[in-house]
Amino acid sequence: MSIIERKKRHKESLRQEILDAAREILLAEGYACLSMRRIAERIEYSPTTIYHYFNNKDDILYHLCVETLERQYEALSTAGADLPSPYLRLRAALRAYVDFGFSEPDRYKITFMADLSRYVSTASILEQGGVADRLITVMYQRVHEALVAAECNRDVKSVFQALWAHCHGLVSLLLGHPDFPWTERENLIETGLDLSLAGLFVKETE
Amino acid sequence: MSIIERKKRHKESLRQEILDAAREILLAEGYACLSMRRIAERIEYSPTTIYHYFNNKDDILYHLCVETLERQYEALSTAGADLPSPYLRLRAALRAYVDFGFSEPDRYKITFMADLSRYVSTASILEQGGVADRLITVMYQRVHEALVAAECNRDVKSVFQALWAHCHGLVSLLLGHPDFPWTERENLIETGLDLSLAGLFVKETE
Amino acid sequence: MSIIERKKRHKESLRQEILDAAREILLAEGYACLSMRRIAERIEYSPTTIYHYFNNKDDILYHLCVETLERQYEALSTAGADLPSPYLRLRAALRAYVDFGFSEPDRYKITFMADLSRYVSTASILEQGGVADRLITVMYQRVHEALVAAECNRDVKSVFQALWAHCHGLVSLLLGHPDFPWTERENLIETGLDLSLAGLFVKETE
Amino acid sequence: MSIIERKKRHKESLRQEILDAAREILLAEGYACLSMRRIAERIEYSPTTIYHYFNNKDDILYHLCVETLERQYEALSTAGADLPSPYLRLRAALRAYVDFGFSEPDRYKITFMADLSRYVSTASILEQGGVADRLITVMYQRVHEALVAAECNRDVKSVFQALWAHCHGLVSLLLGHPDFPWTERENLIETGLDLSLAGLFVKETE
DNA sequence: TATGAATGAGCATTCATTCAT
DNA sequence: TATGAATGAATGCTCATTCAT
Repeated sequence: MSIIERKKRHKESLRQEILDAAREILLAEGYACLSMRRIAERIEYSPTTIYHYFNNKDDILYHLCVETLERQYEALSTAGADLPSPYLRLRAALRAYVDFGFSEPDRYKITFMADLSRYVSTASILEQGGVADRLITVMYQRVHEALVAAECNRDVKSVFQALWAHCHGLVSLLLGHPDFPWTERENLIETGLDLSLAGLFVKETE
Repeated sequence: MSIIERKKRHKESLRQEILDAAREILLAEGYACLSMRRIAERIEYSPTTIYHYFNNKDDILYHLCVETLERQYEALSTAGADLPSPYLRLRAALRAYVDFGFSEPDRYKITFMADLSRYVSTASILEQGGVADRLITVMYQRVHEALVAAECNRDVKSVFQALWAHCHGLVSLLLGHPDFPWTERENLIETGLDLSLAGLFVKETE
Repeated sequence: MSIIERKKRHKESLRQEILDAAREILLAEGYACLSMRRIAERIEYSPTTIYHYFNNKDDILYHLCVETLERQYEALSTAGADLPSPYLRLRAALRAYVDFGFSEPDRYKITFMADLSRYVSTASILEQGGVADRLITVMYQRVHEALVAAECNRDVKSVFQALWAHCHGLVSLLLGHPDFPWTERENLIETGLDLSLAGLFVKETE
Repeated sequence: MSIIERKKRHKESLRQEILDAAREILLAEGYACLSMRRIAERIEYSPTTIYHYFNNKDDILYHLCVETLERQYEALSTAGADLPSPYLRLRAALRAYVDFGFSEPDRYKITFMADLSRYVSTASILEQGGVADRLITVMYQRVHEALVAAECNRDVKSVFQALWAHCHGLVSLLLGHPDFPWTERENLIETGLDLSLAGLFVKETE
């Protein structure tokens, strides 16, 4: 029993080591350098061994995405939870989204920017009760609260998606084009959030 | 004379065929599948021939980007130019940006979403007097006008970049994750623009 | 046990086959024709397989050189060791050098005549304790003995290098230009050695 | 008539330009970098044009060899011609041979060290009355004189070939293995010549 | 004479993956 | 479970050369 247990735990740990290695390579050298061989080198096993834990490279990418979403959930769900107003709590969550992107750029890239739709199905990512599902639920709540507080009768879903898009735009544009002459990042992020969120308090435009 | 003319035209057209082929492959199969050989197959010439028209693979990517920017400039610079207010003219330009993305998804993806920063230098794209430069100038003007009209003292550069990011977010998220359960697109776009632009009229947030 | 043994032996032998194939190609068709693909064809394995045995092409060249030096060391270190005079022992070593070149022309060409300096570092060949180092040491001793016996106060190093050059000249010129109307080879070699070695006994020139 | 003449002269000059370009590339970047394309770039004509003047790359190499021999003939035939003794005149010629090798290393390499036997026939190089023939004749004379003066009854042909080999050994070994820890070059050359030539004055060895 | 267009063959190397053990 | 051996396919790119004009 305990031997089986030990083996199982070993199996778990090697599996995690593989994901860690993949992520580290991604972080250190970018997506283009992520190869089975390099993962194998890093974990000091043969490339073949990896295939005992993952079907193929895409499988690893899928689990990397899930892992990213889990970390993102950690970051977002707690961000500013104790702030005094719904507006601030929403803003904190959005800010956390942006910060997450910049603090884990390669994870963000593979999950949200890389065109993995060929390899990773959106459906499997979004399955009910999954981390993406929970993530969206949290954000819905924050948006809902803020809309109520602002007496704004916009559709929660649309507003959430638009705000998400805005945040994604900030992260992805800066990550994707690092050499563009951006204004100071902090300023740009705050301007972006200011503009996005101001809309909640404006009844009519023009 | 006419022979020279014909040859010249052939040369131009083959060059364009190469760009078209590259774009189609990039769109249909992703960057990983874009290779000189595949382009060659598609245009039904030998790989070597491509090198008569472009220095190397990166050169092709560069021209793909420039081509996109030129079309985008066409679309944006004239959009809503005759509208009565600076706000509307700015909004029209942003809307044109988004519409361009959806009407030419392949070109948009390649230029703004694909992670080509390793292959295409931002500097070369942005060189003074180039199309990107002109594009930015046009947008600056529209943003500037709108800020003046709204008596908003925000920095033109920051606002432009934030608005660009918002629009890019909308386009790239929808193009990149087509299977996500988005709200109706028109509604989402307008919501996104509403939110972004409302900020110009709000003096203080919260 | 025996299975492991068999595998190990197979590995050794394939490795040697690769070196043999490389040498044969180099000899038969010149450096320009030595490619991983041709080696692969010759050994009837895929090009990729070669990379399991050698890091890269240069690595193969390096081992080809080392292999030659080992055989040469065998030949030179024992040549005429029991002859009665230092002069004769030195002459025997030089003669063995020349004979080695003619008896293993392919190996000699690769190591001493092919312009591999771009691909094989002299430093790595000469590393202390390596076969080249031992080879030089042996020759130094023979030269030293002979100089002492002849009461010649020339520098050992210079004399060794000059004598080496003379012998190399004989071998390389004859191997490199086989169609030139050379005098009878035995005669030429002996004349060459006579001339070279006579200098040891002449106190002043002219 | 004069038009034909002018054209002919132009043809001659472009032909020479090609050889010059080839030699310069060889000199500046080594044999591996000599390609038709690079020659074409250098003379600012299309690669195709070269084929009007030379059948192929080998043909260029052949003419480069002949050119080298001509320059070598210049250098050797006049070297030390006014020196007072046959010995010194021979020594001067040998020294000139060595110096030529070091002063024009790439020319020397392609002519004497590169394995061009596949592309350039020795026979065509050696044809009677050709420059190689004249070169050999000059050297024979110097060797003959020196042998007579030294009352040495060795065969002229053997001695010439042996001395040539010695000199070639010095040049080729140093050029081919530039990173070897050679003794100071001047010293090595003089030692080499001392040893080689001393033999002429020694009646019996050992 | 000179060229632009085009090509087929070749290069070293890396990749994800399979298979027998 | 883990591996060593092996592979087929692919990569960007350069080459000498041919051909029609």
